[in-house]
Amino acid sequence: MDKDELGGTKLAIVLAAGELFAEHGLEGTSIRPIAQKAGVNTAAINYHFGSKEKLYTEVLRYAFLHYKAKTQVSEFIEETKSITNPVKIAQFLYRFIKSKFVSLYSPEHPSWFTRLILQGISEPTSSLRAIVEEYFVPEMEVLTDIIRRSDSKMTEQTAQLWSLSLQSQIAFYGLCKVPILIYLNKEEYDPKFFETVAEHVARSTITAMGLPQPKE
Amino acid sequence: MDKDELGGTKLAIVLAAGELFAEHGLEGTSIRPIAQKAGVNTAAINYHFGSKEKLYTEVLRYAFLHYKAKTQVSEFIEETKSITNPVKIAQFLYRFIKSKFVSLYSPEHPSWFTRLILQGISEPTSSLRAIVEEYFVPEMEVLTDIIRRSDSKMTEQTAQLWSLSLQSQIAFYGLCKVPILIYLNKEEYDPKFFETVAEHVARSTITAMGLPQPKE
DNA sequence: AAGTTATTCAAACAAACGTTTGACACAATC
DNA sequence: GATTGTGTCAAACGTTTGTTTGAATAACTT
Repeated sequence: MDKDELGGTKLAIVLAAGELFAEHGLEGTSIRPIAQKAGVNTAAINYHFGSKEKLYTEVLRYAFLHYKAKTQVSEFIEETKSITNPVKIAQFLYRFIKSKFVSLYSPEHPSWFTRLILQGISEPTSSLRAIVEEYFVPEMEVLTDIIRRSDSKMTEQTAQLWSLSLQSQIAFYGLCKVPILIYLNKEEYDPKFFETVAEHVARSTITAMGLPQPKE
Repeated sequence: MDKDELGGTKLAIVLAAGELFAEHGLEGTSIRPIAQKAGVNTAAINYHFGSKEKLYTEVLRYAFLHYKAKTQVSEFIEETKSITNPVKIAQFLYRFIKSKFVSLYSPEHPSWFTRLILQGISEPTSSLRAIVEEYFVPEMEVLTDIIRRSDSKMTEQTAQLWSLSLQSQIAFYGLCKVPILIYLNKEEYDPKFFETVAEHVARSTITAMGLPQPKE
């Protein structure tokens, strides 16, 4: 058996569990529905993963890994790492925000992906800290660093606040999907809705920061 | 027995349940720990509330009610309802944001209050819709209306996006407390932290909207 | 004070939980 | 072809779950 890849049965379990965990949470999801959805025996879960808790950790890791892979942020993070030019930084922020919305909310990859990631971030399980430190914190630190360099007088704390403002506006639509849909009086997010949102978040943040608006 | 007020035993149960629900969620909290914390018998919960689910609804309602009472927003919402003067609107937004942060994150009232409210908003339980429609939507609609009136050319959708941006930045610190604390490398939010955050959110939003900055 | 209602309690309930077992099937290895 | 290791399965494990019961107590009414 591979160490990193997931083969037939294991993958089926992870996918089924992901969907159910995302919908009902860790405590709210039982082993038996997972096994049934995956088309395997109940014992297979403990055989392959050891326990329900460890399966949950594995599902979280799988979701984060594939989310990370889908996000093409990393590539143009490298280009911007040591830039101080405000124009370039504004362009980076614009692209960063847009691509985050796409990678989180694009209808292509399963919707449980997003819900699980955001739920995993918001619910303090024991699996959380490791994954937060592995995926969330590094991205935040890079983002903060770039923002801080856009203005030589900006303090570290201010840069952190900008980063948090950005992440909050991006995550909110997944975290509070139900109330937002009720408020907007819709059944489901429109396919093009997030283009508008991303544009709004990007433009307003760049304006608020006093940076020049990118053209594209 | 009163219809609206909660007497001795019922109140004790609600308070104990609130704390535990906030920490472990609906599914993650058992009846027995609640009863023990409240100092009552297990059967008392079903006797007074009918079921665990109904207790949860009652706890949510209690939390929202007391949150609503603590928020003095309603009083100066009335003053601003039909105002179109941008200066006044900017002042309203400034006060609105500040008071929301205070009412949500002030260390005075129990911390499970906030967690439960935000968790109740983010987790789609059956109790949620009624409470969202009763508390969240009306506030959002008033806020949206005021924002829309700050600029005669602003569309309804844009006003909605501003409202969502605001609410997201306010709610985020409760929703994602754990990752944020890890990111900030702190054990707990500093007492004065939210003054800084509120100031930043208010100022940046007002700037981004192109409204004049209030002095105070 | 007697009678009635409301509340509390220990105990027990069936159902569901995560996990373990041991028999069975199927490869690969020798 | 016997042996070994891996994976699957139905069944059962001991707990824990939310809920109910029936007797005992407290509170209130007349």
